[in-house]
Amino acid sequence: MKISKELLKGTTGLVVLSVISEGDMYGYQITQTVKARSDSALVLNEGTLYPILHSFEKNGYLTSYKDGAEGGRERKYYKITAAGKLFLQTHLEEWSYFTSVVNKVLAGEN
Amino acid sequence: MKISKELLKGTTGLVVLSVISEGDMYGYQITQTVKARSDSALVLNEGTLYPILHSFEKNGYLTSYKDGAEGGRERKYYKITAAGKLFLQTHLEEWSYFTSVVNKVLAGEN
DNA sequence: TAATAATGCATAGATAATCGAGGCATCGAA
DNA sequence: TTCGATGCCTCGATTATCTATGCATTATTA
Repeated sequence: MKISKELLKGTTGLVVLSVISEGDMYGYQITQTVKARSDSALVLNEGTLYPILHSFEKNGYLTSYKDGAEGGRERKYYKITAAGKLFLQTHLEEWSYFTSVVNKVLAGEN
Repeated sequence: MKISKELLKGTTGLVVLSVISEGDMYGYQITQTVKARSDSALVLNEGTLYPILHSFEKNGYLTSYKDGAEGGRERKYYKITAAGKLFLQTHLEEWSYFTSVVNKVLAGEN
């Protein structure tokens, strides 16, 4: 199923931080991981992903280091920080609450 | 709980059309209904709501009519059309699919 | 071996949803 | 009579994302 662009807004940072929290990852790897896990429903544009990574690093949620996988080409890995984990935790709860509230409104409940 | 602005993006039109689908409503009533149902977590700014109503009417998802409730002041009521119901149905499914996919990625499942 | 696709990082301008602030009017209550 | 709630609307600013582009390396394949 194709998901409209508007719906994607706001969750990108959450998704990015979440997959990095499971293990250090580099940009391209993040796009592939998200795509695979979502059956290609979620596609991270590079023009969206890289600015997010840079801003997260600037804000102290991520750190980065270069590494060339066994003589392979060099990649830029991102690692989540303690502040990043806290940020992630908070926003996971927010996402959960948000969806429950929207579903409540959509269901017509009071 | 306070919900960040980014998370709100994209669901506003869905929420608006959904509450109108339950019965004709006017703008101010929509904001109050959504606020009440969400325990004040979702607040529709007027600067967001009215342009959405106008664009939905322009696109044929809504029609409007003026009515003054028993001698009271005049209000502008919106009514969902057949096209609007179809649009709503499609986007409800999209919302459901979107949340399930995001949750799948956040859960680290493959 | 030459072309092409995939990998990999990055930026810049355009698009569009939402926000914040304001304008204006009516109505009921203090 | 003043003030808060109701009621509709618009405009400029903000910002997340997109599209397009640039550039380099590696693997495939024709």
